Amino acid sequence: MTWGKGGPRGYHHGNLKEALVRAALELIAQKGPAGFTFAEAARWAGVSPAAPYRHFRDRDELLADVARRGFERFEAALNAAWQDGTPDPLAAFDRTGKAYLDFARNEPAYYSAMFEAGIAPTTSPELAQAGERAFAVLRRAAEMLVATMPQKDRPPALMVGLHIWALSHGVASLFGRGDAARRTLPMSAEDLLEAGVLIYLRGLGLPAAGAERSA
Amino acid sequence: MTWGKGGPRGYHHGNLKEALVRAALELIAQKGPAGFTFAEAARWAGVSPAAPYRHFRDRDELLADVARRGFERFEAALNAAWQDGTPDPLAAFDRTGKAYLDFARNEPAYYSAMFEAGIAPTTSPELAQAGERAFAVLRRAAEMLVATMPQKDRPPALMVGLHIWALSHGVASLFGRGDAARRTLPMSAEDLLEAGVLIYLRGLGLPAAGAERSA
DNA sequence: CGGTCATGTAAGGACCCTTCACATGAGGGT
DNA sequence: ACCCTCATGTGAAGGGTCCTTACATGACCG
Repeated sequence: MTWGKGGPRGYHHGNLKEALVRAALELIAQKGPAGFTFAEAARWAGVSPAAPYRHFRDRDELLADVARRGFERFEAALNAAWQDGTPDPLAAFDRTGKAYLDFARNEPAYYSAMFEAGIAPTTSPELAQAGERAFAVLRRAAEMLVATMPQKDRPPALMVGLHIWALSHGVASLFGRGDAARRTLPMSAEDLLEAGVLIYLRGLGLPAAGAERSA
Repeated sequence: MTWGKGGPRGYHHGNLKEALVRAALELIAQKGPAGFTFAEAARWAGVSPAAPYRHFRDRDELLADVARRGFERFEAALNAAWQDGTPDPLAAFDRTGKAYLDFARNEPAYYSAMFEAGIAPTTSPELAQAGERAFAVLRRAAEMLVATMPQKDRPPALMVGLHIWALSHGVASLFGRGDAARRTLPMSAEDLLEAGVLIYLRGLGLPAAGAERSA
């Protein structure tokens, strides 16, 4: 039986693993991935400092689990935005870029654990797989987008996916979050990313990507 | 008088501040920005744990100083690559993108301190200024590049600079370093970034950006 | 009802950060 | 040339946090 977040705290707490993950997210959100300790997560969950060791070998394994869950949510968010490329791949691509930023902004703790915590993808196979699956959404989107182009001009879909990922991550990482690391901008991060993606797609030769600009 | 790295260690060490910065860089390179302590830097420099307090108020101030120096070197590296846009802005832009990646790869400790250490730019005015100056190189490059376009089609140079910065940072951050955080790629990070920049510039309408795809 | 094992606890050792009083020697003023 | 001053480094100690090893509890199963 799994309890909800307000469940009764049994002698054995019942669902300490979940509580630890939530504690880690809370602490990462407050103080960044560096300023979070195993013992403090235990304290936040109301158990002794040694209890977490029954569920995670060490701090890194907890972080890796948080990152894995983050990638799973991330994949779901991107998929929900992509919606199989409907109504058309270009509009869906635009939505997906926004979803990327939304995730970075609304789930900064997950995002930090995924990309900024210094966790090697090789920490656990599950983590690597989750990351692969999240990127696979972008890759499939790029494939469908590229398929709308004349065959002789098609760029490699993998490369397109990587470019979009890099641009999205760069914008999110440099300008996306509202916290201290943010730099002042004359435009919103969303608009910046959308404009960048459109310019990039126009550079690929997508006819619909910049129609309003080509006088 | 300033000693080189192998200088004689006087009773007062002579240039402890520099030694601490080098120690910080070494430790960051080895264990990431998180796994580095004030006391360990002192040990690495061969002094007592209290000595660093004569030069830096706390650990964050040391990190901020490392980041500031990193931004200064970064600015110099970008400027050296840009070379006032010679022989033509497009080729110079390409060089600058490569210089960005080279810096991230060859100076991972500086890069970590600058972008991944969680140091707020507001920690010190000098840090913020150094960051501004580094970006100013990209901004000026974008301005010169944009100036080669027909006036009615010119995009905002600031936006272009931000796009290039975001793309470069994204590539460097996700695929740039050879360490554990790297993901396997079918192409080098340099080629990925170069291709992305060219596609982007072509999307801006730069006439020369499409044809040349040479190594 | 009793055994076994997962789960949580308690105490101990280690490290780190920071601060104090004190030691050292480089450099300036005379 | 000499002494004084002050920046720089030392040593030790307090306070705190963290990580880990030996022990206790009770949930589940035959």
